[in-house]
Amino acid sequence: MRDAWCGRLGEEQVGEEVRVAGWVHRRRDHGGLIFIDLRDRSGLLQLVFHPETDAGLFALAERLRPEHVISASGELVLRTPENVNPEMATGKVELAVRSCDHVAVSQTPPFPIDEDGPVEETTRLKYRWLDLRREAMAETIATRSRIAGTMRSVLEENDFLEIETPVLTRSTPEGARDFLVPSRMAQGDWYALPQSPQLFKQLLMFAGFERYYQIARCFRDEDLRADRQPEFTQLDIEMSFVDEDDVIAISEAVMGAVFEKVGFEVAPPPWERIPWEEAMLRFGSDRPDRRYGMEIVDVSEELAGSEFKVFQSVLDSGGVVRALNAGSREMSRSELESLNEVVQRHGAKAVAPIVAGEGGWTGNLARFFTPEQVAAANGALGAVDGDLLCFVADSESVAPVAIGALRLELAERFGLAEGAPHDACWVVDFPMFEEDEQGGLTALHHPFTAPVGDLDDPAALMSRAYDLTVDGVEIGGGSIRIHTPEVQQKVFDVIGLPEQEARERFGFLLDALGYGAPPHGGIAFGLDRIVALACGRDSIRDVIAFPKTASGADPLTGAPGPAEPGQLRDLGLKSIAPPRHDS
RNA sequence: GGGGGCGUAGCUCAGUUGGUUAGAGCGCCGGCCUGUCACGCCGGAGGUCGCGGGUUCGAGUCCCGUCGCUCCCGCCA
Repeated sequence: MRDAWCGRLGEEQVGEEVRVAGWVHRRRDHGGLIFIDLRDRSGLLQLVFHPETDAGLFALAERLRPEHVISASGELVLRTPENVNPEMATGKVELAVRSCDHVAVSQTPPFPIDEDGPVEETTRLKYRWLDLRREAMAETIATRSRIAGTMRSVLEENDFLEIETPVLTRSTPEGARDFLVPSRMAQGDWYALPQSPQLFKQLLMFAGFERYYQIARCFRDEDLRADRQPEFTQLDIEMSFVDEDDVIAISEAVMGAVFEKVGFEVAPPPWERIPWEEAMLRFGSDRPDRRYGMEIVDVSEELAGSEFKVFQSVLDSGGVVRALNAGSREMSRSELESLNEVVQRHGAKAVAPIVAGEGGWTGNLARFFTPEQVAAANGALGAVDGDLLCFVADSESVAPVAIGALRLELAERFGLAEGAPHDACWVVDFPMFEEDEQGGLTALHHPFTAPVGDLDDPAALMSRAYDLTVDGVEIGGGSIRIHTPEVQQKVFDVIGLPEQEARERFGFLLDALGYGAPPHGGIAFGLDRIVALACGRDSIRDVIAFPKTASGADPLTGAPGPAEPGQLRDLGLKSIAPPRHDS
């Protein structure tokens, strides 16, 4: 069929007889001369059909249309200097076609394949095999493979073993809803698809493999987002006889190599480690985007005792006032008001904007503050004449997140991240638990994370967890795990898991911990997010070959779809909901 | 579960205050063209304005419902 890649031909092969195969990318028919840009995975090559070569051959060329498949042979010739196309990798040469097989015809594609312009996403997904032919998509899929390959080679070099874990398993709750699969042989019972291989990789440590990794598919039946799919891929790693520094070191080796491989320019590791509390204060997020400043400052003390009742009542009830300096920015009244929506999404009431002026603040809130308060707050914010200051007053849980969202919004509007160098950092020193709505405690990471501190004062416990964040995107997270049954049982107690249920669901883990479990820890990286970051894509759908829409559907296959009545019968199931689709 | 945005030709989009026959670019089809590379020139076809209902003399435009896509909150590493 072929003996050469289109995109790899050049001056070196001039004079050779070559055969190429691929898709008709573009056709330029001059009546007496036809040019075809032929595309294969490697790129494009210009084919020339001369009428004097062969009348039948020329007639064939006239019938070619975009996306037809051909296999063509001829002599690779040098183009004359005035005909060189410098925009094209193979622009110095072309194939003078002597024979050509018309291998397959194509219907007119529903959208252009030869350009990367915008197309309705449903249409792209319905014709995904065509969408994937487009250059930008083909590149991200290739980049994905190179990233996964780099991960594997670094880990193999470091004595890790790739071990597969089950996809049909038992519910291992990390909090998310499970996908369930009915059992035919044990009717009434269900498998769950894994949210992560967490428990299996711990068991592999107990089994003595010491260094494990897996590029694993994970499943979570929750609502989707641009960066969340119902099935997604993790690079899962676990190690024995390690502490935080060991896991972070291998993580930096892997990710450093990945970024270098794909030309994602981030400072080489080691990467800075920021305590969680500091990240929440300065950036209002546990995944700080540090590519720009505009950091958040607590001004509760500076503004305490003011005449501004809104702030004072928040402070009196134990809340905080957080502020950021947006710099010298002109914003209209409606622009400022639109900022309220941003913080309201996160439960805060409003943004209080103030402009720092010569000798005081301006705006209708300025009169509530004494010159001493103004000076103190200006000092904390580094404010100079003309700076726009934004304040958010609320409870200690709401205010940081709300102003953190405001910071991201302002950075987006002002384009602060554009052209800034990429940034990687670790977030460490997480609290072990957080309060849930019922006033109980739930694990911030998961209940297998090793706690630090006094087990009898759970609310004050910290955890041995660490997250890796790049440009404000959390790309990985892990922890040192619990390796004694006593501590594990204690953590189950704290999160209110009744002993019997703990026994039932995690009895095997508690048992296994009693047979000589090594200290161990690990990390999981979100492959989809890493590829998206490396390719500059906003959505992980663009780096997954066959993703789902936001409602969890696949327009190509029609999944999810109905089951045959016989299938349900075999499983001992009855459908209560009427089918949404015809079978 | 909640909120915002979108849905008009194969694709990307325009469509005024509710008013005659719903437009453009690209693509597609036909013709011409021997050095183009987003080839060019001439001509042509192509529409259930997502779907259903309502208001109105009259609806792409207004109202109600519904479906789909998308972003966000909740949820979720």
